[in-house]
Amino acid sequence: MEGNGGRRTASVRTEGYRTLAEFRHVLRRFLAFSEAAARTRGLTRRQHQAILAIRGYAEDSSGVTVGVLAERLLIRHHSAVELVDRLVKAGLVRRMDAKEDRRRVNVVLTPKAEALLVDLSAAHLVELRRLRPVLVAVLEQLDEPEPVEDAAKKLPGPRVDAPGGGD
Amino acid sequence: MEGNGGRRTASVRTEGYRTLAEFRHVLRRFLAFSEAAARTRGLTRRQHQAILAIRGYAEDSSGVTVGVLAERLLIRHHSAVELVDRLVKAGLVRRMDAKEDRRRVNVVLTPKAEALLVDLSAAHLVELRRLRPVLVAVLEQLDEPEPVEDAAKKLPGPRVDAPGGGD
DNA sequence: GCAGATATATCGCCTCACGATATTCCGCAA
DNA sequence: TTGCGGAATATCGTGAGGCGATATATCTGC
Repeated sequence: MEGNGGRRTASVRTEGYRTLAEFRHVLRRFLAFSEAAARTRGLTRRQHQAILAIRGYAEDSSGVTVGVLAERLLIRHHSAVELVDRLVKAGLVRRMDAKEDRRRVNVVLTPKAEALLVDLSAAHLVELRRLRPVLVAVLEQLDEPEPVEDAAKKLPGPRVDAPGGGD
Repeated sequence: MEGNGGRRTASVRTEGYRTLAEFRHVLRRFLAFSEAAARTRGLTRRQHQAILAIRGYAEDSSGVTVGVLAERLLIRHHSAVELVDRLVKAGLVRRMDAKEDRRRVNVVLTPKAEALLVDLSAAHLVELRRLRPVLVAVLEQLDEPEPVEDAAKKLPGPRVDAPGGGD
């Protein structure tokens, strides 16, 4: 696709690789932070994402169905089932049979999950604000593929990098 | 931390959850796209990330060591070893003993990986440019936690959403 | 040559996702 | 009422991918 005729592809390659690699690196930094933040509180990254999605998208306090959760997390419904299994085992959610349609199961947060989420969200908001300028800088390189100064290294503030070792 | 004294935390919560959930959702959209793009070409998301990192950070054509790869991917070195194992089995990289230090192993891309990377990078650059305004919009909500219009739904262009089913 | 550091590899375990399949329940038709 | 298709949830087996603990080989300093 994109038959732009010329030999331009070759030059795009080298710069584009760098930009893409940098972008992925910044993403991994955020995900590593998130992983570490979750682990120090006794849950996995996926479990955190799940309770965040439930809290962020539940209309009232009746929670969301397994299907809706799968939809928001962009995973298959049976993958969501297994995730909910682990969440229940971790004491983070309860299954509540919906009365209007007994095929459905509403997943609701426990007080424990609510409390953890307050803590985790505050930490994530701080980290996101910290990471934002770096992220924006990398995204801007998509237009001008100029040589990169490894923007990910110019982060202000304290490092919160450790992937899994921080436990 | 952030002892702002008041009962402000409660209001930050509801808006912040939404913003965080939206941000994660956009990230997952990108990762789902990446996953699908990789899978249609016969490799996993991690394998793609790995060869991108190798290509993006190798000084010359001698590749990078397992340790450097682990560092860039923010994983443990022995996790990188296993990743390289799978990459070798998939015919994407070769192991090359470094002559100056025989503990080290240089991981170099095969022509197959190079070719796949050209294709994948082009697709990812397009997708990233498409996703950028949404990402920037969500990041801006970090300052003004105003009600969100579900910015992720205002994407221009064609949807390339399907996680694993789009094969 | 030996001790400690460094780089890679191996082992067992866990999370997480998938496809294929099963089960239960709803809605609708005959 | 019964019967059938579709929807929602659950179960099973498999594989990627990550970790900690540990092993092995190699380099470096003494």
